[in-house]
Amino acid sequence: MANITEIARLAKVSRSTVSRVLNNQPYVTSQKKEAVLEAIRLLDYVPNRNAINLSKGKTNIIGIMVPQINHPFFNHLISGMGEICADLNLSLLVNQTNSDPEREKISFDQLRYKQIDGLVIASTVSSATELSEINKYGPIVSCEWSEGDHAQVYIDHSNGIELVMNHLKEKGYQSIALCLGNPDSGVGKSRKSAFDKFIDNSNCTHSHEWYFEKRYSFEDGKTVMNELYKLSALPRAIVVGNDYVAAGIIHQARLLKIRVPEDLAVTGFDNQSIAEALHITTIDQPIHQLGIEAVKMMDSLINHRHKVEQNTLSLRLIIRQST
Amino acid sequence: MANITEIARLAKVSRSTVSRVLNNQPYVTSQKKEAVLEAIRLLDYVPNRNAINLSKGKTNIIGIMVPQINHPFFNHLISGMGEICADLNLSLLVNQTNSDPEREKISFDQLRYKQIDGLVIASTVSSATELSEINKYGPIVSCEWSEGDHAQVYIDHSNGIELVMNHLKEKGYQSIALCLGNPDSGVGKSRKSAFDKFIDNSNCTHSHEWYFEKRYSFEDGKTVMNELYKLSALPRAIVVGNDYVAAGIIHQARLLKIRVPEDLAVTGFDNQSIAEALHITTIDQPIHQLGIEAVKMMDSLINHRHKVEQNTLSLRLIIRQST
DNA sequence: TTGTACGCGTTATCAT
DNA sequence: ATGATAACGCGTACAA
Repeated sequence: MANITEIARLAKVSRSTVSRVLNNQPYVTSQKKEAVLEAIRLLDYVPNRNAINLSKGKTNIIGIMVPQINHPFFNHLISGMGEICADLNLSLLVNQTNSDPEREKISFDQLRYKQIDGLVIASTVSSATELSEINKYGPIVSCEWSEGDHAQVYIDHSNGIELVMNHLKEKGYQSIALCLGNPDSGVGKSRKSAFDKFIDNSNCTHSHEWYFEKRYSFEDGKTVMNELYKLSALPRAIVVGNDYVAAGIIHQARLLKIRVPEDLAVTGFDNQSIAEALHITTIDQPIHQLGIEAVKMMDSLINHRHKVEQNTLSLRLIIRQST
Repeated sequence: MANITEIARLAKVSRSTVSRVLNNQPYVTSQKKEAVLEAIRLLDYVPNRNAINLSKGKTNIIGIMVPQINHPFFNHLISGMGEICADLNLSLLVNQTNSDPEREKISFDQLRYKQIDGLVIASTVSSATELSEINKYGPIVSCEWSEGDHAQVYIDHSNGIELVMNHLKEKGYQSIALCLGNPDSGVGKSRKSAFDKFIDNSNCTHSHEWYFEKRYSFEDGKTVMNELYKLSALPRAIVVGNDYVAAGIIHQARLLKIRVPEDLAVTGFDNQSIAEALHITTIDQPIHQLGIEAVKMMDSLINHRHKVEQNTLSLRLIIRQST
């Protein structure tokens, strides 16, 4: 198709002048400017991004690396990034890795090959050493805590337990059970320790019979409720690390004629749509905001407005009818 | 950083030879090849994608335009596309438009500016005329039915009702109720007409009292069940256009001591996670497959292996315990 | 098998 | 204010 040279020829000016018009630069008479614009219209000219990218050494594209696109967390994250990217005139190159190191390498290479100006990492299986190696080629922002000297913005997970516990305490629930997923994950550990710490520092009570772990599904929730039901002493509330498990507990409680929240208060985690459907008090992660902050930080890094930095976001308690 | 020229100098060969090594082309002695590879290692050379793109007139990036990233349908679609893209060595540039024409223009321009080799459209507010205008600049594949001469691959919606109705009939449910969302939408209309057609052509019965519309939420489902309960005659089954509404119906049925499916069979739509959690028979859209087919078609168009074509995908019935 | 020379389309520098 | 010319980094006919 038509390029800048043909425009110049038709408008009887130099390519430099065409470029100036294209980039709204000063020092071009309105007369010539008109001629150029006319030629552009006549030849149906469109600029070639690849040439611009090569010449400027910049693409205005940032990469985002996620294990799965089809997952509520990463989904919200990318969506938030998409919004702010539109505002900042950036494009988003998405790479779904399935946590495969080979697939992660694709994003790293895109950064090295200058196909993207920066890389946002939602979650990675690569080591901190590898990351700092890649970081030499271009800016990296991680959305989960990790070792290394790259920029980071992440959610303060221990904060979530504190929010629900305080809420339950204020509501007057004195005896509290806990139900978690994987107790060995980073999130699981920080939740457990935050719970223990709260119990120690309050007049609320807990019992080892009231602790459940490795519970992930709606079915698991029904089982938990049945197990609780068999105990001699029931807690007044149960803190659950997952909305689906919480939903299962509530479902089964209803069948057992246990009123929620009068007999047993239940809290979930993550504010999934099922929590809204069943009116479950839960914790909302500011994932959308996380995406926005990550892109803002990336934009700063690309344009050297700030040094590498770190940022944490707080969680949000959503009070519904289950407490 | 190091470029091809420096490699050539260090390896004492021409830039062409370096390029040949880089692209695994024949006609280069293993001796010189080694020298080049050594130089590449020494100078920590990485190729520059923008230069390659400019030279080849191709980026190996395809664009995907969606109204929202954070939406189960588009979410699955992008995920499916991501998988096949990795296999085909393509990258995915995602544009979240919020159904704003201005934001849609971004994708169109990316195609015109040769920033992407092709554009997949999940859903658009632009007219068929606009699309065929853009289609001149590069291949377009639409994932929803639309006028125009561009390639299309989409899901056969009327097929969904047929699948559940046949299933209910085979199971022996003779009297069937219907509960839809927006009756004026394209999907709503095709579902209603498919339902009516089935009733006419079978020995199943229906009554106007058993028809509900504009029901979207879990709460709405509970209301529907209460309304059904007041009727003199109850249907043996109810076909519902949304999993959350179906979940609400089942929830309320349990409270009213109506057994599911013994007294009332319930089917949902879309195979959301709540349908799995509550064991609801539902219809699964092959969205993942839709994404894969769209990218395959795009790949064919880019490499001129096929002419512009059209393709429809069938839905899938998932039988669970609610029928 | 290897090297030369030019093209890809644009921006940036430096004269004038 | 305008224009020639050199980058940007790589691919590729064509010649040798």
